[in-house]
Amino acid sequence: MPRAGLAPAAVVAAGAALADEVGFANLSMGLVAERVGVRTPSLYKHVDSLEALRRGISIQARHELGDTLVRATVGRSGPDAVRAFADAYRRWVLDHPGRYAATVRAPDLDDEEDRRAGDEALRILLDVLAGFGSPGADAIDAARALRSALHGFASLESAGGFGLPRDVDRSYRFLVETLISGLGADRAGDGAGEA
Amino acid sequence: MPRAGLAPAAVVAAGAALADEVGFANLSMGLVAERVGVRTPSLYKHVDSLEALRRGISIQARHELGDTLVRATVGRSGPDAVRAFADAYRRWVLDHPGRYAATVRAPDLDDEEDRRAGDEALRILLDVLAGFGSPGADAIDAARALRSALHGFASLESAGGFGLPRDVDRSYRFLVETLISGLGADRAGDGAGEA
DNA sequence: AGCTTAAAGCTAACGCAAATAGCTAACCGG
DNA sequence: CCGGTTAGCTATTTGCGTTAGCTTTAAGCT
Repeated sequence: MPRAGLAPAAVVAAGAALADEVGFANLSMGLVAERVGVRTPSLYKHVDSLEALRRGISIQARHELGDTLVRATVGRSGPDAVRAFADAYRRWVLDHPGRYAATVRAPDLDDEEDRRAGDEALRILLDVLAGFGSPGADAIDAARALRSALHGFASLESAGGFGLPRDVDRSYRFLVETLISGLGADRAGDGAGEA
Repeated sequence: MPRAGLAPAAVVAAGAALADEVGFANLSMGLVAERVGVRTPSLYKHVDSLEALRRGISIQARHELGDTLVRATVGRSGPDAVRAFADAYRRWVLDHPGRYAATVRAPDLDDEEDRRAGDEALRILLDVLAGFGSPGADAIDAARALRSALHGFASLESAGGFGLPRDVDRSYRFLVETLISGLGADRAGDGAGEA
């Protein structure tokens, strides 16, 4: 029997591709094995378990998303950077639904690499928002607001949550502009800003 | 052997309670059976399958969330209604993480009841936003924006996605006020408003 | 080249959860 | 009191994750 010449990274990559096709939750060792041309138990020579494979996909996906976001926003600033960030974010999620589902899993706090991959997108976001004029607003709050909104929209859209025929692109643009407008406004004294 | 006096609704209710404890994804027929004091195969006299049980939990949870939101917002309007809606939403999600995960599943488009339960929250949201002065903004866009933001925040928080020690309540208030402020602003000509 | 050895692949088998089959006993209408 | 319906049971099947243990490949050393 000829060897497949497999490596852990190849298994993770195949798993990520498969997750985009069948859904992250439907990933199974059998499917991955078939995809890489090997019998199921052979996979255990490269990954410890299905759980470990999922974690590997999650970490890889977060890096890919991070790279995409950096590339999309480099050289831009202010509202323009936010728009570019938002567009790249949504595009990537739609193109990689399985990988995206993987990124959402709560990082294992005991796993250094896992935690760092999770912080990556947040750091990029803070850079994008740096110098964005929102008086009295903490940068962390702004980053969380933007991340929540984009994540919420993307995950609802990806899950088919928008039933109505209203144009979804348009709704997304509305969301992004609403946030940009809201982040730019001075709302001193509303109880969330200041101090 | 004495009978347990079970009914489909009781099984679904037990499943929902269990989902909040162990997570919607970790729900199993065995756990539910143990909870209601019956052997696993007996459950199939009341629900067709695990998948059907999940759907039942999902529908019930959506109704519960809808009721909660209606009760929280009745008698209020404008920004005040939005705040009440947002607070009730987050509170419910934190109190019922398993049920909330169930509500996020994409409704089965072939199932009338499932689809209607999914529309319920949206209708409430449209009522809350009715008459909210956002010139040039389509109500559907505004509803999607708010829903995305709240869902995104709640699901990230519920999944433990906010690693940093920054106060989460504060970030939530910031998000809600940002949206209210953004929705109230006139942004004619930004490409998303103005029909 | 030939020998040794780590590891990549295989088949076989186990454990667990979902689901089905078929039996038994409890309640409900007469 | 009696017959039918049905909730519950045990036993069994199927499918997937995982482990055990064997075989063969390929790489490294002399």
